[in-house]
Amino acid sequence: MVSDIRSGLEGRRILQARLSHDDVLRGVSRRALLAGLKGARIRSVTRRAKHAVIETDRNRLVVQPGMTGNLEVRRTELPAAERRYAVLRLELDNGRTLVYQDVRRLGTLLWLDQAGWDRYDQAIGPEPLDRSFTARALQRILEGSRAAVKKVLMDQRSLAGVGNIYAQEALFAARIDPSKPAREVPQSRVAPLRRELVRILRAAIRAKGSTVRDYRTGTGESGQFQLELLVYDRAGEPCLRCGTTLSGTHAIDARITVFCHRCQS
DNA sequence: ACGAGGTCCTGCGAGC
DNA sequence: TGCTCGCAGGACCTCG
Repeated sequence: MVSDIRSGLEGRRILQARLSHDDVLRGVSRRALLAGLKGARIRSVTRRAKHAVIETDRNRLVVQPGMTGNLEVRRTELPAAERRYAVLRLELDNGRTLVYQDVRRLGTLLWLDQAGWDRYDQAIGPEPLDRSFTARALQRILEGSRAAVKKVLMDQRSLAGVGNIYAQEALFAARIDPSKPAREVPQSRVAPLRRELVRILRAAIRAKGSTVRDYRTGTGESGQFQLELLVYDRAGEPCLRCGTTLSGTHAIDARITVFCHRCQS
């Protein structure tokens, strides 16, 4: 998402900002956000964890899209059917518009000054795609917790950017039981887990993410990685490795977890 | 330190 | 057909 919009945004000035729902804002008022955005120049657009970070010559706009949010640089008006889902619209000085759409509005928008951003950034764990994310680094994360390994992988404070889908896929690929306490994951499985996490996240980014449900009709592109998911949303279907019926449980953090009780231990 | 459970919001599928 | 109901999702919260 970020790589798609970066070139259309960097260096642009925001002429006008419109917000149609206040309930996505965290820690900033509508008035302050809109006043800050209007007239700001976009310096850079980057990704941190699951968030798009739009740095301006004033504050940073941090977009947490959740599962249903989407950022798009458009040269035309939104189709009428999608207009009601547009949460934030930024008119740029080249005639284009940055649109943040979010059907369910579980996504959030933050407007952070330097100190706020530093605090925010420091509270998030390391990026799995950084060089520094070694098997040893993962080992340290896992051995610090008795919670289920899947929960630890999804906890943004321990590791950045891994959500329900990719945690399940990586644990399946590395043959680890998602409910196993993190500190009990055998050392011999840590390097494979790191490798699979990195492989899956890279592949997902390359495929432009996983479009699991498309809430809107007539949208442009959706991600393609859902075609490569081996366990997610496949409870009751055969394991693609051994044929055993995949199990589905809500027992971990009240989130659906699908795994193969035969392959993953 | 941990699990359990609730909250936000809305589309959708199931059931009547 | 038309209704209600429960569920899904990520981050964050409280409670025990």
